[in-house]
Amino acid sequence: MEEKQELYKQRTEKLARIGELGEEPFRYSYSRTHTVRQAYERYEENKAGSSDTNVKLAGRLVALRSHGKSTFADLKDDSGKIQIFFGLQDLGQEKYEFLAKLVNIGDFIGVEGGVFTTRTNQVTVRVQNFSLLTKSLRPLPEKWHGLKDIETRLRQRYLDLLSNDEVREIFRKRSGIIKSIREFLDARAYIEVETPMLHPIPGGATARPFVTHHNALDRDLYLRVAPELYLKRLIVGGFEQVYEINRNFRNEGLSPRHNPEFTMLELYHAYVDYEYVMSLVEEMINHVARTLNGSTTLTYQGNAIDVKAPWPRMPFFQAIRQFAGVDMEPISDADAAREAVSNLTLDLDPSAGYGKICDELLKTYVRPNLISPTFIVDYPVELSPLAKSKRGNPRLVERFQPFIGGLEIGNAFSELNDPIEQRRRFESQMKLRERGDEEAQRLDEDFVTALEYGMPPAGGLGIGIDRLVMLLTDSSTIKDVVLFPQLRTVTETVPEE
RNA sequence: GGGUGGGUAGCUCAGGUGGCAGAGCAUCGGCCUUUUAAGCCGGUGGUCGAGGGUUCGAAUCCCUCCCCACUCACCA
Repeated sequence: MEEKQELYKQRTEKLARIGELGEEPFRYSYSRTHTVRQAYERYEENKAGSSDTNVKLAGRLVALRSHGKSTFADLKDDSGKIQIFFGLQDLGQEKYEFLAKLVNIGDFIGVEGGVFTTRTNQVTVRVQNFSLLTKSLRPLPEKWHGLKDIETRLRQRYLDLLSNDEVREIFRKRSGIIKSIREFLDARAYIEVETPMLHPIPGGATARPFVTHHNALDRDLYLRVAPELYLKRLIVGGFEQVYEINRNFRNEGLSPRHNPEFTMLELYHAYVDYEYVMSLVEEMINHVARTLNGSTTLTYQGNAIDVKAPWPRMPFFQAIRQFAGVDMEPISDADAAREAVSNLTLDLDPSAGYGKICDELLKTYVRPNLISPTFIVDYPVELSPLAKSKRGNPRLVERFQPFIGGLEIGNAFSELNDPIEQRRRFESQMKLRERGDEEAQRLDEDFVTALEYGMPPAGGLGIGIDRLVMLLTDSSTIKDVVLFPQLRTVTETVPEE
């Protein structure tokens, strides 16, 4: 089917001719001496001393401008793009013919030659010898407009990466962000750990899990929705500062801010509370922003933002009063809560309880307004079954969420370490489950047992890495910061019998 | 799942009052030894998202379906 395509046929014919000439169209290696960027740097250094700069470069041909007996081309590698010059005189008839007849845009080649500047002052490699490294059998996206079609960009991300430099830049930044987080944490004596992805009981977050099946054990397992309960077991086990940067899976809808698999930093630190963790988040985001941009200021979707510490702390109920105009604090049951929000535009599930209604208010009315970094602190206990009660107010928990640019980028609390209270919280979650709330958390007996052995006081933190990357790369959708985001699968249209 | 917009050559896009399916780039052939979106001349390339219907005739009108984007719902 594919083979019928004209361009593909032409390329495979060239492939055959290359073979007949005794050349290998898919080479094993090429020992380059410089990257493209290094070639430019080297040339600049040598210009003063006027010594020759000879280089061997490897990359993909992204443009060809042939003038008969001479040909200009652009060679692109991971570090940049450089013009190369092929002359009949330099290469000889046979080699030049090979270039003209058998090499295409899209092919990988290795070139060897001296660096010079053309009369239009363009730094160029004068090719003395070249090797075809990989023959490309399909045409590249158009050079000028690039690849625009979003569906192709996401389904064939490699094409997006090779034709849109700014896309590669985002993922380079993503790597830098994660690296700087590790640097920051490693420098503070945290150790990085790995905990299971396959959970017998999904826990640690209020979310619907993916289910899978283990054949040998003949039992269902769940892809983790959060590593939280395992990381806390490590705190029980005597580690005092641990973190994990890894994937979580939640069986929920897609949106500009949600991908079913997403990367989360989770961190636990013994003997500290959420106040300490707040400072840690401020410092960490400052460190990451500085490392990435050299500054704590950034622009997100047209808003100038400064992540410089300290960030304001705003109590949950105060935020709702301020942005939604209702006071939920004196209210404690679902009916009264529903009554209180009746004249707001809020779509509520009929089964929504008090906590859920408060959460909805936060998302709808508060979050979009939190552009400069803000901690919302002290959440209602109903929303947070794993957080420790607020000192002096048992209706609240010591929990905070950092918001920047209207994005919820994390979640943290003083960790609940009272096993008896933890069991009660799980039990009230189980009641929500029985009432049909599929996201309510399940009782993890083994986790409660661990707490019964004693978990030191601890602060815990989760940071949504994808959203942080969105913020730092000014991306409006999570699909722009995930290399291979989830898309609907293309279904083959089967003709009817 | 609902609403809106979209899917035409490998890529970027026109066409759309029903009447031979187009351009630029890519590709192939020819000319051309300093171009850089090189240029000039000539070709190839299409299930117009899929299927069905109306019609003498459908890319265009109607129905069903698929995929994408935005948005609402759901959720982190």
